Amino acid sequence: MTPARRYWLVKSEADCFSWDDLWNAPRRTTFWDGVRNYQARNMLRDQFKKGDLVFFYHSNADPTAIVGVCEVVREGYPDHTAFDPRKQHFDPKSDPDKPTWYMVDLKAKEPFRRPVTLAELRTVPGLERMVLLQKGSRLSVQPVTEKEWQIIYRLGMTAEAPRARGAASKARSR
DNA sequence: GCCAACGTTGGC
DNA sequence: GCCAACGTTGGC
Repeated sequence: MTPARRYWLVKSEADCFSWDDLWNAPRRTTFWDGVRNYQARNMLRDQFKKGDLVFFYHSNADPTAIVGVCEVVREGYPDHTAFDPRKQHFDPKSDPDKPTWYMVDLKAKEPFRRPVTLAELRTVPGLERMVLLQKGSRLSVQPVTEKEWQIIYRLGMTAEAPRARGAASKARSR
């Protein structure tokens, strides 16, 4: 029996590598390099499987939000950018014969119809335990449960964002 | 720009 | 093995 598909979330700084960058990349595919955290590395190396689905999250953005869905198209392999001194994420301690860091290939699959913001996620019942929402959570690669996935996917594919109370009053007061 | 929280490093 | 110092992440 083939194992069940799993769900993930990856973060990217929007002004560094955005959803649009991925969408416009050749074959809408990129290698997800630069992860330099062991917990995240382990997931990329050992648990990401072809066909798994991945939320694409913009951090350091306005607003911070989940903006689309990607698919894993290549499973964990050594992150060669760690071997290149000219690369930003160069790590002299990673040995090509025994690589420290791993990456996967991700392909953009479907943009959300609207960004689902961090602020909104915090208000949604059923997401209380989501890794992204835990205090101090900074993992750039995270597991997402199937339940969480379904809730968030539905929000992303619903055109209208629920009107936040603050936003409504601000719009009126202009 | 600020700062809380986190992970890593290195002295002991 | 402890823990202080440091660098980084990332929301605000």
